[in-house]
Amino acid sequence: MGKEEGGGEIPPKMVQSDTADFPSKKLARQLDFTAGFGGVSSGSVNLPEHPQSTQRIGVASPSAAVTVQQQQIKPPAVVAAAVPVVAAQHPPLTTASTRVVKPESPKAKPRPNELKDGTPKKQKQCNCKHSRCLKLYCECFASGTYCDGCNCVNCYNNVDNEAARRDAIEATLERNPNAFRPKIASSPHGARDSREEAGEVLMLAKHNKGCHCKKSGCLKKYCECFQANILCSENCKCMDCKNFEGSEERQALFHGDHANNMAYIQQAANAAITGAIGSSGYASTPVSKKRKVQDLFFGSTAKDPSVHRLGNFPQPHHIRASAPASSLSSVPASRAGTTAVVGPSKFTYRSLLADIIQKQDLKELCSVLVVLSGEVAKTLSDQRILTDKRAEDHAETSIASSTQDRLQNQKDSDAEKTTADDCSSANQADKAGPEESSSDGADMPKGRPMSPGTLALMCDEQDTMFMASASPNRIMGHGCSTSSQLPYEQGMTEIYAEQERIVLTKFRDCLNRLITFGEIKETQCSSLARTEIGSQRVHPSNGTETVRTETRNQQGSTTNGVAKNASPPTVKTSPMTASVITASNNDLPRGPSHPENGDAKSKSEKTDVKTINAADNRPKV
DNA sequence: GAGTTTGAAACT
DNA sequence: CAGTTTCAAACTC
Repeated sequence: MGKEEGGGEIPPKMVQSDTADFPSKKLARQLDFTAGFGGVSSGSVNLPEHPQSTQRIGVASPSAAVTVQQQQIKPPAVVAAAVPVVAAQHPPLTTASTRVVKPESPKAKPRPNELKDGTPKKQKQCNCKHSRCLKLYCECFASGTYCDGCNCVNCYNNVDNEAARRDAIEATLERNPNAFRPKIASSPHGARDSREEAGEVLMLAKHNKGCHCKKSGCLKKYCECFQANILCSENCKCMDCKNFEGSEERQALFHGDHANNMAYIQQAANAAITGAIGSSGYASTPVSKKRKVQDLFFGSTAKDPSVHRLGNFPQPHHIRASAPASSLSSVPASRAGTTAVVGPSKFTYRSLLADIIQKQDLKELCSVLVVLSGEVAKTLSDQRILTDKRAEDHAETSIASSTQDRLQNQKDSDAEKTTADDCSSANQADKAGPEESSSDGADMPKGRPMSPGTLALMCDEQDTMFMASASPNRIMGHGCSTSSQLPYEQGMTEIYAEQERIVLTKFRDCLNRLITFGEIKETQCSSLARTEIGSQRVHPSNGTETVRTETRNQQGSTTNGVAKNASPPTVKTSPMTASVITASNNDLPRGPSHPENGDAKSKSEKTDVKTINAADNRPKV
């Protein structure tokens, strides 16, 4: 094909259709950036003129340097109108909601048109020389924007050449009706958690066409997926892909304090691509080269996935072999279903916790917590009964006791008795008859036995009410007596608070345990990678995480110690329930048996929640 | 900043 | 549809 050399030269085809330089015939087809992408199609998005909007087609930002404005813009939001607009209507009516900005890597080093923090200050500038900015090579054109302040040569992507531009658009659409649509389809799951961050995000969006990278490992901006900060998907046809969830190479790019250092990222990427590292994207260059040489020598190249992948990236394979699929895996089903060694880029990767968390575990956890709550309440009630009776007896037999004391003791005693009875009956509500539930609450189911779960929920809500208002006259304990008295309420409050404290504590322990297992697994995989590589790199993030793990791990096992020996996936009892069960057996009765919770006595739910949050101050689980 | 690499787009 | 060429961005030095 004739080369479209610049300098105003117009390629044969163009000249042809250009007769009048891009005749504006049959311009019925309009740019539609969204149709077919889960969105509301619009029909018509005019080419945005000079978008200075910060909206991007890309997805969630991976780095802290990325502003919220750079966050993904969902295709449906890009366009509004459903009526096709003829290209002749250009210049486009650009509104804030219809602007489409070229995708740009959030982590790209600041360009002249960007602020230091990555916030786009202005539209990206192209440097086209031979395409006249009328082909998709041109980012401006591809994104549907006019060139403005670009460094392009012989640019036709401007108002002055509207006709030519229109024709080019039409030609492009002729070739590919989706040419101007966003390449990144957002996930049906919608919004992501704000806590998601670089390298740890479950990239739910995916490239519609997928990339076809061969040499970049999909860890460089050559890769459209990587550039858009999304994971490669089943749509991709890339080779030796390392841009998938759980990829240590990928994680290496984003973890650590260097996550925002582009040079660092690239160095890590290079190391990863050459196959020298696992999560050790920080391996020295010599190592990388050495590995590369070895690969070549042994014929294990990127084109031999069965060899390269197995040797170079044990994690997915390892994980996969160790556990069945989990519904909690974030891997797209289509991709997840692919075997690790099947085809290029079709590596299956799963969450580190995929093997740990099972549905039944959650159910079991809930059940255990409920039972635990009940036992706590019962235990406390019994203790109170004994204590109060003793006090009462003592008071009655004490000649020296004053009248006031006696009265007070009597009062307390009655209240506690009531409390105890109440709780007992409540805890056995499913056994007791409905007649015991003389609730005055409209939302209290009358005449129906309540499940432990219901009771637990009610307890929780009532506690909330308790905390919210100091009103002395309202809390029905487990749907029992309506004639509450202050001492009674206090007693109940204490019991409820204790219940919550213990339940929350156990739940926290559970989460911590879960985290620990995840970290153990991560460490395990890293160890495998390191062993294979022979590298003794110290993962910057691992170091800190290990410390955290040891702090959290109240069972006494440290990450380092377990990493090589323990096999989390083979644990019979789920870490979640095991934690609770153990806890319930050990420190059920009462007390600040947990070091981290020693000061949590009778504190409110809010306090406990804070404690949990503080203890679990980490980016992800 | 020049040269190289890369992969999408364009083309055959 | 596969292979090749063109192109501009990304990257390296």
